[in-house]
Amino acid sequence: MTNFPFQNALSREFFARATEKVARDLLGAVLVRRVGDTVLAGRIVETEAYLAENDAASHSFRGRTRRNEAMFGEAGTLYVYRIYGIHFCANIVTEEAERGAAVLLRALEPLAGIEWMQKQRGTNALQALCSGPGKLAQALAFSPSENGTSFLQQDLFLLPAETQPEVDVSARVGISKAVDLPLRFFVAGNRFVSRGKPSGEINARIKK
DNA sequence: ACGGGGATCCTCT
DNA sequence: GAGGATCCCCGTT
Repeated sequence: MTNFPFQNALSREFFARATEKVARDLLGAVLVRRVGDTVLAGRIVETEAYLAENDAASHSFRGRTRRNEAMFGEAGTLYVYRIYGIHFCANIVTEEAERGAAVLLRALEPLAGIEWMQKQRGTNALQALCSGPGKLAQALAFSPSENGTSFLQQDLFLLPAETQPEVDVSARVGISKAVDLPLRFFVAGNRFVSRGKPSGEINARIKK
C-alpha cells in the first residue's frame, strides 16, 4: 500500500486561484481521506468548475443561501449538497472567501481503501466505485455532516499530480443553464471517467 | 450501446 | 409546489 504524506498536501494557495485553473490542475491529484483506521485514496480524473460570476448553473448564482453557505467559505472548504433527493455531491471551494466558486469532484480512479469503498457502494466493480459525483460521494462517505469542513486537514487532503495528464474539455453534465461553457475537465481516454452526457456541444482538447 | 423512467427530499420561490 | 451539478434498472437497437 502506498504512503500518502500529509506534509506534501496541496495548500490553500493552490485552491485560491481561478476556478477553471484549479479544476484543470486537480486532474491527476490524489484525494486522501481517513475514516477511522481506514485510508481511502483516489486519483482525480474528472472535475467541473462552477463559477462565482456569469454562471447560471452555479449554486452561488442567486446569492448566498443556507444551502450554499459553504461555497462562500475559504478556499479548500468542502461543500456537500444533496442532489435529486437521493445522492450527495462533493465540491472544493476555490478563489477568495465570499466569492462563491467551487470545483465539483466527478470521478476518481480508486487507489486505496478499495474494499471499504466496495462495501459503501454495494458493488465490487472497480469502474463503478467513483465514476460519477454521486458514486464518488457514496464511496468516500461524504455527507452533509462534513459540509463546511476542509481539504486542508490530516483526515482529508490532496496530493499534487505527479505528472500533468492530457486533458479534454466539454460542457458540464446534467445542467439546464449555461450549457455552452466549457467547464468540465477530464483525463483523456481514462476509463474511470463518468459516462455522463455533457449538456452542451462544446468539446476540445487542451494543448500542452 | 443508448434511452427512458423511477426513486426521494430539501431548499428556495 | 417545483425542480434539481444523479444513479440504476430495464427496455429496445
